[in-house]
Amino acid sequence: MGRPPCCDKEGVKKGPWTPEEDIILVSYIQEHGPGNWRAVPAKTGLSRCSKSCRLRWTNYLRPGIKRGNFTEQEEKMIIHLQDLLGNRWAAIASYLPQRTDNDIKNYWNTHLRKKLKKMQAGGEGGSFGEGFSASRQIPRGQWERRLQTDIQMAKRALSEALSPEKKPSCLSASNSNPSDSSSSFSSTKPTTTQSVCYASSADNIARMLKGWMKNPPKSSRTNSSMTQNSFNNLAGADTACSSGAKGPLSSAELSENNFESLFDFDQSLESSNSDQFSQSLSPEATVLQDESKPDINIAAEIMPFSLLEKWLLDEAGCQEKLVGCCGDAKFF
DNA sequence: AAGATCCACAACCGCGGAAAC
DNA sequence: AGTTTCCGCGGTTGTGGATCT
Repeated sequence: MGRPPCCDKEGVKKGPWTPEEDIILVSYIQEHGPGNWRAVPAKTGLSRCSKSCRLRWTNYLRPGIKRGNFTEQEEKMIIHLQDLLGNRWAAIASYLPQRTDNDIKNYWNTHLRKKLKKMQAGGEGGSFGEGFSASRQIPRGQWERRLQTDIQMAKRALSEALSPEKKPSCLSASNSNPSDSSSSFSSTKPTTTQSVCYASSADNIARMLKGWMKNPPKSSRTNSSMTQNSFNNLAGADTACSSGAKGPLSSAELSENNFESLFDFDQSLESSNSDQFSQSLSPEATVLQDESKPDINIAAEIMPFSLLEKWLLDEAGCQEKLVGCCGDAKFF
């Protein structure tokens, strides 16, 4: 009955990931795309649980991830979204495409919660003030707000899906702060295939290897950090690739091309980094780009792109609204 | 300088819904 | 239709580095 058994728990490695493991995992995903995590340990030979592989990929190895140094704008957005949605980190993360839910959750737990507490205790007056603390006092159940938010989002999505084509150029509204790449999106249509991302992973590996050779790992933890830093740069590669004029490549092409040029990665890609990237995607689009399974291409063939785009960009509309309200002095 | 404590973050765990058989 | 597993999510823990005493 049912599916074949999950990965046997014996002999499953735990703890920090090594660069070698990262490379193996990224190579595999580069070739096969994310998804079917159950098969990953078996096919890669990694002694890791499928869950662990997925987590590693989604939180650190996935293209387009920005880590550390949350900007004030991001902070505000997180606080506002947390206020609105509660601890639904995945939902919050979807509005901050370069951030992972885990990252946001950690940041909330370690920084923002204290910050807000402090502000509330100290009579506020901070940069993100009254709106949040006030709404926190509202006895209305959180579920109710969630529900309302969800309903609104669904409504918006539906109406936009049914309305004539809408350009998401509005998203640039959030670009007021050039340094804040994470909160900006652009009008580039999210029709880029996810294979671009996998290609970027190869670039990432290259970068990682470069760093690795320069700085031989000392401990698993530093390994891990180094790896993450290296992979963080992927955003740049990803951006450069995805926003480039190149058409979609097959994953085979990509793996060939990119692994060939593994050691030729140009630092300069980094500079073109997150601006372009962030300009190009709605949260959902990003999620799709980053995480989508290989079938997305097939889906795109089956479904008219306009429909897909609309669906992908629905959230962008919300984002615009959100950013607008986040930028509002009332909240901040 | 050494030990204690705090902090940040990566990773694990358990749960619930969805999907496969 | 019922059972089993997968997948994704949120909460929690463990660990190493930084700071304090």
